[in-house]
Amino acid sequence: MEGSPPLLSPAEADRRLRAAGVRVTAQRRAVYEALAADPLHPTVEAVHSRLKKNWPSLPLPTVYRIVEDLAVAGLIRRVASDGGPQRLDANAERHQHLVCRACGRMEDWTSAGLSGLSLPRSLPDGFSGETYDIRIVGLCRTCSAKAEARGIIPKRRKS
Amino acid sequence: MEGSPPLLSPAEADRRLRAAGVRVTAQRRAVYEALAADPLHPTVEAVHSRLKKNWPSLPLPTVYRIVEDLAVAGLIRRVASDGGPQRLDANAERHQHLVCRACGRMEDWTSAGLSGLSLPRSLPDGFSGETYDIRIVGLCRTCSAKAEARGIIPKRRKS
DNA sequence: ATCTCATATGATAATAATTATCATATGGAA
DNA sequence: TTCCATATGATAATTATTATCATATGAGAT
Repeated sequence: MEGSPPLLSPAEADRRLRAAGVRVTAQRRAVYEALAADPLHPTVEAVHSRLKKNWPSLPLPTVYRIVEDLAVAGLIRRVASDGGPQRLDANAERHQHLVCRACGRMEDWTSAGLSGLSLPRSLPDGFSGETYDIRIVGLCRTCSAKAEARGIIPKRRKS
Repeated sequence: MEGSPPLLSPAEADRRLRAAGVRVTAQRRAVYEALAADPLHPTVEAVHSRLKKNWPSLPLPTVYRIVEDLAVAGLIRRVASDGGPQRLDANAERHQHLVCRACGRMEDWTSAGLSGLSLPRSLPDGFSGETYDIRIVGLCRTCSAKAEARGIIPKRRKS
């Protein structure tokens, strides 16, 4: 079990929404809270499921729209992944991701060194670099054990 | 215009396919060549379109299957992206990606420093790290110019 | 070179992921 | 409060991907 990731205070979250011209609604707060409570980079579908209990009426397309709104307002981000449904991240701190190439599991991890890495001095073309997105790819504990046992790597994830 | 990325020789490509237990077929060679000829990380759909001329009969689902086979055999990779259709890469050399957060454009770029970066000494849990996946996120020349002109960042990409 | 059979392809259907449409409801400025 | 631009809920449509199955073919054995 890992502690929940640093999330914005309700007041700060509201402030950022308004600053981006996005209205504050109960549904948007609920989606943000569901995301902030899940450190495993849930899919939109997963967020929707989690919300079923308290928001039985909230339809999936609305969750998609709200996710887009929250991303525009900078409350959450879409996490880079190798295809499959988009995965989300409400962790506001600079951090990296550990990605299992066998099962697709992805979790936050922070390296002081990597977090402090400065951008290359010269970039091509007039490209204006703003930040890094660093993933450490390998095998998670579970898949690593399996690979060791079988001498073969497992197949690609399903969800 | 950028030069085409380093690709495997036909003989080496065939060898790797057989080594992975994947039969060598004309279709698989064609898909690999189409991918090797496109440095802009095409989608499966884009590869299919490009092949239409020489392989009018090759159906999209087959391209999907072949892409999976080529990935298993290690001839190509799926590139990390923030949702949307999977994007592919036949560039076998260690390299990084420049990603425009506004239009989604993605291109190869190689930094000697980043390519040589060694993995953190200690990783959590028994996670066995193998490699980095590093993206430099920012604005491409085109979107950078637009943002400067308008004081506002453009909307999300469509393809 | 031919035979054989496991596997690939082509055609098609099905599912999953995401976006669009539109009538009704509501946040928040006046 | 009143009003209106925008959000939601319901639903349909589109896009992305995977499954199924009959036929064709690569490549090891004869």
